[in-house]
Amino acid sequence: MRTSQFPLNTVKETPADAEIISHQLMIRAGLIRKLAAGLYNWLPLGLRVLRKVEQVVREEMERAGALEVLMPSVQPAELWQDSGRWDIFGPELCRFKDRHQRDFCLGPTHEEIITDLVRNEIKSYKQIPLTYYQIQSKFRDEIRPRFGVMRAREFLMKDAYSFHMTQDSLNETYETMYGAYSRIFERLGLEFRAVLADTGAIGGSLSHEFHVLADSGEDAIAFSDQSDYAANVEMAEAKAIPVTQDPEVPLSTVETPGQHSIEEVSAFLSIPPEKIVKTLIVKGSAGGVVALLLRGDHALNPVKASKIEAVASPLEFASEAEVLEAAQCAPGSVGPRGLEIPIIADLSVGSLTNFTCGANHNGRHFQGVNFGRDLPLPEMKDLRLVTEGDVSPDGQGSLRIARGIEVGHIFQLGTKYSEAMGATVLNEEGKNQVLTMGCYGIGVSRVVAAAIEQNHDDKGIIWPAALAPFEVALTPINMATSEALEKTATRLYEAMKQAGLEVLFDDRKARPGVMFADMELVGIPHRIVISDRLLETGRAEYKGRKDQEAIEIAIDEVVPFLLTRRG
RNA sequence: CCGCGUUUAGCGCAGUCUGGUAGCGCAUCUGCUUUGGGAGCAGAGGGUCGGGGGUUCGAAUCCCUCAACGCGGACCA
Repeated sequence: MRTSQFPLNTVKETPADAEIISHQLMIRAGLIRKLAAGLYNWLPLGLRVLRKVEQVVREEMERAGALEVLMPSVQPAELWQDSGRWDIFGPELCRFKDRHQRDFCLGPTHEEIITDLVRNEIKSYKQIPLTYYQIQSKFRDEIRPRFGVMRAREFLMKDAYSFHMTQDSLNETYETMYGAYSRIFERLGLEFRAVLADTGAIGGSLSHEFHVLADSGEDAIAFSDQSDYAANVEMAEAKAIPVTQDPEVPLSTVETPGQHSIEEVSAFLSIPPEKIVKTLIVKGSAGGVVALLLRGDHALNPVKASKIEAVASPLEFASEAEVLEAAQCAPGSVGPRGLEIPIIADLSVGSLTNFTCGANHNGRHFQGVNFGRDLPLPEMKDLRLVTEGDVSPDGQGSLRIARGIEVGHIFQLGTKYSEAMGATVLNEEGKNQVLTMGCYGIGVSRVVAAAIEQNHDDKGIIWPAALAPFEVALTPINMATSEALEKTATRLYEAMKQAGLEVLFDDRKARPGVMFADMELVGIPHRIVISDRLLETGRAEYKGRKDQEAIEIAIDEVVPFLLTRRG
């Protein structure tokens, strides 16, 4: 491609509304343009990158035995009413009526459609197991789209759905998909982790998220420094902390006027936060309130808390009035001793001795508190968010916390949709049997942004080989004034194309600085410079996008050299 | 959805407080010059000042209203 026929649309200035680096660079490099909040045009350069992702995804889906289909992005309401999700989905489901006043929506996902397709087309166990996939635009009317295509309202997604007669068969395909996903992100050159995920409201038994590691990621993930264990922090199990056997000290009461938060009490009494018990009052599942105890330096994990039977789901904190009623004091002075509501303690609280806690009296705390002696040992559960340095749940190594961008999610759906929508086939006994399902998503457009978050410098994007819109930038200097140079450049350009290299030939009448800056911003992995000066020695200059220094090579060696360098 | 903020040329912004009919930088186009890291000179084009209503002799500027966009929160494969 020649730049005279493939405009680059780069911009020097950083757009005011782009916060994260990938968004800024995608605008500046001319990959995307915003149409409205959460809606983007993909320019030719950006689309080439998107297609690269699609290509890798398609190849690996085919290898995994999945078959490509294409389903409409507009979907009839009846199917969503079938599954029950028409009423459950909130305003992020974009609904509208057609000219006949029939209800439709823009598909945020395609479980209903694929289940309908399969229940109509697949009649026999002999056609099972079966996996369909598609690459299609989704629309979710996000409350607050942000970060460019990272969290857009319309985005491109690969979604796959598998259908099975048995759980074993589902497990097998799930494993295959897990492997396919790992291959995809490896081939794309991304540093990623597969992590155990919360199955959440969707249900099902097993779920993994695939995260690209990046500081700007919206999710926190925990992983062991010595084993394969990795989980979303919401899911990561916190182990009990061994008992420290200090000799018991007597219980005492201390005045702490105006000291409410753990930090305040800690500073006021000169006690480390890990020796203070934090008492949180939350709403109970059967009305009333429940007290949750945590070590002062630990944070509550709302996902774990809301899974406890006695605690209301979703988790909701008690109002100040409810706290006053339960403890006769304000939230900053609540403690478990003498509290007459259900109490659940985090595992790490149970091993504390001589701790400090609120005395259920405004401006007053207890010190030297011990379970067994001063109050009964409460029911204990895993309640807290894991922190850096915690023991890994598998017992191997300690946990580290990193931020990640969720680019893929696989989970075992079970019979949630097939049951609700009557997706059955005849089994070997000639009886109707409900299909078991799995589903597997990849945020294709999000992968592009995630790749940039992980691969950039102050000059611009540094594409991994598999994603680069072009492999080579051919930049002749002052070609307009040198016929000899133009001849050589054209010859090289044709030779590169012959060799199957994707080359962007900068034939603009631009100054060298402009060409270099553009090619670096756009992130093309390899650059070949030729000039009259170099021509005299029969050499060209090569520089990789990540290289500090350029090297000179014979012009005749350029194509073979590039072929050895390509990823 | 709540709170705060923004909206003036393709992009980034000034002008608004104190009303007098719009400006800067970049980008674009033309010409000259220059040519190994986003050049220089000269010239040109481009704006219903987010929409509507009001006050005023006169509104980008003051008032009312609607909208879009952004940030924080809550929410969310």
